[in-house]
Amino acid sequence: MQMHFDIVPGSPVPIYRQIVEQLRRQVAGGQCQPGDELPSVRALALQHAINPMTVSKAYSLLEAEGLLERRRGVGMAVAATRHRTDAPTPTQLLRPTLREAAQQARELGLDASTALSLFAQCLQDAMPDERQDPGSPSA
Amino acid sequence: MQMHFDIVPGSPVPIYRQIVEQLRRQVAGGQCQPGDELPSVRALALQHAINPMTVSKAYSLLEAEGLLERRRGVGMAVAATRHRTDAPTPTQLLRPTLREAAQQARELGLDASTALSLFAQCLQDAMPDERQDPGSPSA
Amino acid sequence: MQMHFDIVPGSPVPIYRQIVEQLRRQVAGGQCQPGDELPSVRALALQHAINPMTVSKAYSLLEAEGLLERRRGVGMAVAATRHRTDAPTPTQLLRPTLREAAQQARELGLDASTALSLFAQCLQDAMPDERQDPGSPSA
Amino acid sequence: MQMHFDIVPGSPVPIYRQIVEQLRRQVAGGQCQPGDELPSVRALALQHAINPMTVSKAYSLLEAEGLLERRRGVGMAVAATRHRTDAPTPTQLLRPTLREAAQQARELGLDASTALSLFAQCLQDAMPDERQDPGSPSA
DNA sequence: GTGGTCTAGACCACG
DNA sequence: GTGGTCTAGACCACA
Repeated sequence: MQMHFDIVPGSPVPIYRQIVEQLRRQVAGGQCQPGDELPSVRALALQHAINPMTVSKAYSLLEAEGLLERRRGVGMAVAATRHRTDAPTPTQLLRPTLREAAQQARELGLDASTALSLFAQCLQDAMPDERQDPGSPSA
Repeated sequence: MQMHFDIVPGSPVPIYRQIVEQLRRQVAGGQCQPGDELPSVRALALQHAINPMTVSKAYSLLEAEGLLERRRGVGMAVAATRHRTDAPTPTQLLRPTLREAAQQARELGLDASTALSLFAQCLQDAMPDERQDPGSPSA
Repeated sequence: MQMHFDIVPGSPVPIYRQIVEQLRRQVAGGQCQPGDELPSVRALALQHAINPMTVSKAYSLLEAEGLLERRRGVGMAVAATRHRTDAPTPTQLLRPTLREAAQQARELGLDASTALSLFAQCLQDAMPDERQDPGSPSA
Repeated sequence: MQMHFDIVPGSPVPIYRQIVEQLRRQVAGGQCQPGDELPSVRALALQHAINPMTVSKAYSLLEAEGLLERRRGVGMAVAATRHRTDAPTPTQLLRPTLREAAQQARELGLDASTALSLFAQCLQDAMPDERQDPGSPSA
């Protein structure tokens, strides 16, 4: 599968962190399988018109985390699962964001049902082609 | 109503921004009415053991935004709505966070129903006492 | 074009505000084009012998206003017009000052023609080299 | 003649200063004659819903300046001219404001004729009933 | 009492 | 290199 990253240069979240977190999620969700190769630092940098050092920093963090492994002369690839002792599940990764959203909803005086239906809209927008595919395990 | 702020000193989001965003939401949600007076810079700084300038920075930004107005010699108060060009609704303020969450859910390979039920849990945790009176949950 | 600021340290108008207002006017007047880079915080602070935080405060306000945008690792630049909700015209920015002056003239019992000729003098003093090329008066 | 003040509580210029400067101008322009009595501190404060201390501060400054004199048991009145050695003329008082406006016009890239016609508009708005009354001497 | 401004200096995050 | 954040402390302006 071809690795893909959504990079938003103007975002408040730093670029290297966008890369790190997106890859974490894709691995946790099974979109990336062990052995999948990543685009080279230079290629990714060129593609998104960002600094190669930024890409390199992201890759290094992911390698230190055990999610990526460096293959001499070839590039980076998704590491085998055994290298990662603590593989977070998709729900573990999503929960902090949702907790923050729930807290905001409370401060905004919204009730739960309003917030839920708003989230349902956003989910539809984000997954236009989803049917009832239970492809990934919900921990 | 007595103004209240949840300050998390170690958070990645800067303190002054926590204040700014919480007050934005409280105003949008109607928890703060125009004319409500805010705690003084010094009081809020003492209460949370932070530097007065940090509080002052938050207040100044909110004043520049038109959400607060300075009453010289008295303090700051929530500004009348007419001073604000665009009064965002609670829904408008929550949507970006939920969109981000939906995007993450997609990257994690979670389906919509899983994400929704996870969010429902978070909402219950955030609003422990909500029943059919969403107006003023007494802490 | 090289960005330039006239800073008067002893003025009743605070330094950070001098920067903010001058840049607002230069942008409104087209002296600054979108994409133009600003002097770095440290450089401007050194040049005028003021504290970097003072410059930073001005830049931050202008960014919050949508007039400037941060380019991480590079510096600040004049933002594209679309980032600004309302781009005030030079006339709109000058009118409040002139209204104030007219009000003062009235209180002083001066008639319109006297006030106008006085203003004409001031304009000549302020624009010594203006002829029929209002576009780029070379200093 | 009945003394009148335009007080704008939300203005950036402090209230006491609004009073001081308006009276300076009215005296310089001859709108106030020596002997004219001022409203009492309490009356002015009540009328504009401001703090009596603010009015008092303004009156004290004007007394120190020699523009007002305190009449025991009666109140303040415009002082005789002989108490003021340096009576500024109307044009002297207006020029700083116009110089500032001219400077702003330059920064805005406006040419002199545009600025002048804009000022002419403002003058008309400020003096709706003026004909060709040369009542006050232009120094 | 209120907030505002500025300074000096430290430390961090980003590219 | 860039800007951001926070602190500590001083001094001022306003009501």
